[in-house]
Amino acid sequence: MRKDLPMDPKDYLPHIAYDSVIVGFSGDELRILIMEYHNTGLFALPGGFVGVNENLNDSVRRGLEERTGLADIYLEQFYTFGNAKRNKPAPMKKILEANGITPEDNHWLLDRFISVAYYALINYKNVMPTPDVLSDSCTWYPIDKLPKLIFDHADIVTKAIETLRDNLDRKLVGMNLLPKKFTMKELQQVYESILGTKLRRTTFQRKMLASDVLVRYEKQYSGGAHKAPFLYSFKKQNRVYTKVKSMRNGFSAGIGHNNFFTDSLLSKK
Amino acid sequence: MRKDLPMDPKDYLPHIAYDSVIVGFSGDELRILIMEYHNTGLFALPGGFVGVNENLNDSVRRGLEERTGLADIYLEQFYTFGNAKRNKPAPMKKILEANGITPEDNHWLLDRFISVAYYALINYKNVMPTPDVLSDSCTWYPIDKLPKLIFDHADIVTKAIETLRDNLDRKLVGMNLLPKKFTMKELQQVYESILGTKLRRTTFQRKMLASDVLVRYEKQYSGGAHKAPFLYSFKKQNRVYTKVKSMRNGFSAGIGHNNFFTDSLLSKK
DNA sequence: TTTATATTGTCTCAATTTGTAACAATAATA
DNA sequence: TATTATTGTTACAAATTGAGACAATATAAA
Repeated sequence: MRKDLPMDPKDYLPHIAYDSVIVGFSGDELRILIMEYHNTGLFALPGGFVGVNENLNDSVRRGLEERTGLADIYLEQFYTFGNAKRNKPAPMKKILEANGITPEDNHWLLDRFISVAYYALINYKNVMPTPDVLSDSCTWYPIDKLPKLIFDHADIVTKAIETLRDNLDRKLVGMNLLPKKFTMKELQQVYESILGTKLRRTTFQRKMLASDVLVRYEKQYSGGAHKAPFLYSFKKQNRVYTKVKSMRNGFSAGIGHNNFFTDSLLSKK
Repeated sequence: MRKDLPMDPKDYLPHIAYDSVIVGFSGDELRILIMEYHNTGLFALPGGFVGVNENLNDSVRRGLEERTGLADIYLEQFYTFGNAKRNKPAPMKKILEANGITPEDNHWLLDRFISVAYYALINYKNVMPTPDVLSDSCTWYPIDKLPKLIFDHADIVTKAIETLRDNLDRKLVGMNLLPKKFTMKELQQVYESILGTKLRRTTFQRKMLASDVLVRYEKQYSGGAHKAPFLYSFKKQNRVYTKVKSMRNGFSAGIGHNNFFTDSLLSKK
């Protein structure tokens, strides 16, 4: 939804939308940004439309910046949802009517839409979500306590988390969910939140340090009644938007214990 | 492109297309199906459009069946290409004119298109590609010897192979590129073709057998001047279209040697 | 028929990585 | 000053992988 309501159908590609699953880490759990449209009781992922002359990825980046005020966010396209019946006209009609628009039955926003879905990773603390003109609120919800969402948005969230988990070791997940400097425990909590399981502390630390992607700083005096942890940051070579080739040498994505690691088969002959 | 040329714009969603990277394994290398449009010298991936009431995935499956004659093909959506300038009107105009259509400048096929890209894995030997009415030929090309392709189709192929490589251990790659029964060597060749490297024979065999996804059959007398290899097939539990959950316990996707395997960190406490 | 050859399947053992627990260091609290 | 929780590191056993050796054997060559 753009702010220049009502939108002119000539400005946007028909039948094409995007939705974004904006993921933040609150210190102990993953949260997702959900919009509530006013006077409707309807909850949805923040989404939008593609300008007629706008690159798809640019339109998503623009929409994200409008909603969160943040630029340079880590964004990843993960799936395009294209079922013919995925969006129903009724909820959209309700949203438009709640905003003083009485759409005719052939209004372009009531048509079928294909939605390209993205997930975004951001440092929760840096963001002050502000609802746009269509929305009452723009709120962080823990992933296991989401309200009922319109259309197939619940499926979109599920697939986003699944993809995030699959990509955990290959993409810049921790880097984008945490502040610049963080403790090893915080990094481990990010991994545990995404995987949904506990990890072994000593092995996690050992392998993270061995993977050579972290820089260690002076200790942090956290105020806890115990030894102070070091602070770490990711090495600069791992840039935002860049798929980490170098991490491919240090990470892998499987879950299990009987592992078939293709990497260990590389012949040296 | 459908066979019912000329296509009625009312039958399809405007601005939305799909393209498919159809991958086959010829015994020693990967090949991709490329169409040549007659009287144009233009080469392209087989693609098509989405019916107004058709699910996106169904339209791709329909198009694939029309081109290869095969149903129940393993299909995976991997990216949606949405740059505003990704398709140029000139080549499309040339294709239409070569088929006796003189499109006006506002013809819907000359508009901007977003393309949802899929890769398909098929057993090369089972397929008899047949060109449709628009095309002169429909030919398997080795991935390193592709002709110059229209639009951004070369990028689409590159991204398809990249995705295939990333998914190698998590998806049903070997199962869908090989015949029902195959030798361990053939399976290894599939892996090597996709990864673009050689793998160690003994370790490959050891881990494949340990992974418990194969069934072994009687030996194959292949005609070679050496010991006959066993034949194998994949266990039935691994169904087409199903992401192999069980393989997650046996496979992982990294490449390298200093591996950070999240799976090995799962806490038992 | 016998020998040679290439490939296959398995095994061995060293090298490396991981699982598990122990332990010292230490910042705040009692 | 003693206590407590957490952190960083180490040690050693267990498991996995790297690298090569070797026997088995289906065909070709002699």
